[in-house]
Amino acid sequence: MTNYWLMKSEPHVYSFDDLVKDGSTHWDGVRNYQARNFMRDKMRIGDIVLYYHSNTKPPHIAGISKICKESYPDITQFDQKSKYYDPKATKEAPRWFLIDMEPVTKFDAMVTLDQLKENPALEEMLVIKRGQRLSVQPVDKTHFDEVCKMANIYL
DNA sequence: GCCAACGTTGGC
DNA sequence: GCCAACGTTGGC
Repeated sequence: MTNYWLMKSEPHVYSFDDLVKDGSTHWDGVRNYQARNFMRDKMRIGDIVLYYHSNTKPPHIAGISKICKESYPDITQFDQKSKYYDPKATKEAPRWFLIDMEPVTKFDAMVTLDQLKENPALEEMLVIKRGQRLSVQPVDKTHFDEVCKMANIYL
């Protein structure tokens, strides 16, 4: 069965348009255990992702992507030159994992964080909660459907 | 650029 | 295993 997720990216680092241009991407650089666990243990091929742009004005969901490769070690953890290098990780016991995703649909009009907050049906959605910093979050299907409705997208 | 809200680290 | 210090995230 399909799971639904929200994943954050800073658009000046890697935007939804970059993903469209590339066709698919390795979601490297996640260094939070909870986010890693979701990617490593829960994400399956075909899972659907709300692609969220953080640290931009206004913060918003830009489109939908999907998981096209299940978890495997993030090689940047072994690369001393990478800012994601982790000296405690070894190839025998990798610490960080990632997935690959590919674009599905770009929203014609972005769905902003303010719009999400204004929608009573999304009251319980994690991303609108204060202090919620997790960059990989599970999303209820009902919330996912509501966001699609707001974006006039019908998959 | 500020700073609240976290998550991680390391001394004890 | 506690918790202070530190680092990061991300909205504002």
